[in-house]
Amino acid sequence: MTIEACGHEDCGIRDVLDRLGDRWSVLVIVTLAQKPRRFGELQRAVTGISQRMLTVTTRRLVRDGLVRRTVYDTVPPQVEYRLTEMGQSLAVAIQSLAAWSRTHKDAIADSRAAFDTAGTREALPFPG
Amino acid sequence: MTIEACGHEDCGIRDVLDRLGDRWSVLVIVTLAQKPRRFGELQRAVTGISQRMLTVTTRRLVRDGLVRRTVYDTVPPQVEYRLTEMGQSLAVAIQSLAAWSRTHKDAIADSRAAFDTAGTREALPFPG
DNA sequence: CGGTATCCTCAGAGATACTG
DNA sequence: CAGTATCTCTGAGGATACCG
Repeated sequence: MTIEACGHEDCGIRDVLDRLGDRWSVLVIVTLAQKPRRFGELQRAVTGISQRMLTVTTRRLVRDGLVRRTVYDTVPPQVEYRLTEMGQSLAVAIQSLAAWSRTHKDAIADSRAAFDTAGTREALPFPG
Repeated sequence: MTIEACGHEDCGIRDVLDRLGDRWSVLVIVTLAQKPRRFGELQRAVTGISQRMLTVTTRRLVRDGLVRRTVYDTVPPQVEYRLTEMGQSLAVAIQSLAAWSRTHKDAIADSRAAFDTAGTREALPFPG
């Protein structure tokens, strides 16, 4: 079940999230938002991503029209990835979400700490 | 590897996405953004979610301080979920992303169609 | 350099049955 | 009604090795 079973008018949300939900797409997007990059460059910038996942992720983004892939027929081969205009507009939306995150980061951490230790015992289902 | 290996200054992004990345959190949030709901109500509203996943998802949201869970000691038992203020502010950010999605939905679909059929054959790695 | 191909693992999530 | 307890399975993603 992906989008079909959403049952929401707001369901357009799923379209974004199926894209943003995976581990790497957003990281690649914000990295490319800084400047266009070559494959290896991109892999170094997005720390921890495997070669395979970078290939998979970039291809998805290209397919969705968020990134443009340009091959320069040089030796050695050179491939440049850059955000399309649409990709850039998404990057903006993402940045605002990142801003939200930074703003509420601490509050979330505090909430979790509180949840995991004290008050929970009375307020929530699992006293164990 | 979750947040640690991000290597990004923008890494606050990961904090949001680990939350938004899963299949149901966002759907629950936007549903609760409409109005507070009881458990069963919520399950009917978020079509397709299993009882277990609703429990898991709501608990995560409560833990993060995005949702407040209120138990009314009635017969039969009654539990109300509602967004906290922080949850509401996140809902706003999400809505803007949803708006982006609706705006670019068609463009994405077109891009995919183009990618999956024609031009790709010359422009991209896998001619098969 | 920028990929592809293969194998493998393990968390996320569904189905089902039971409980205070 | 609002959960909890298992059991299972799928597929996203990691590791590794090879290719044009």
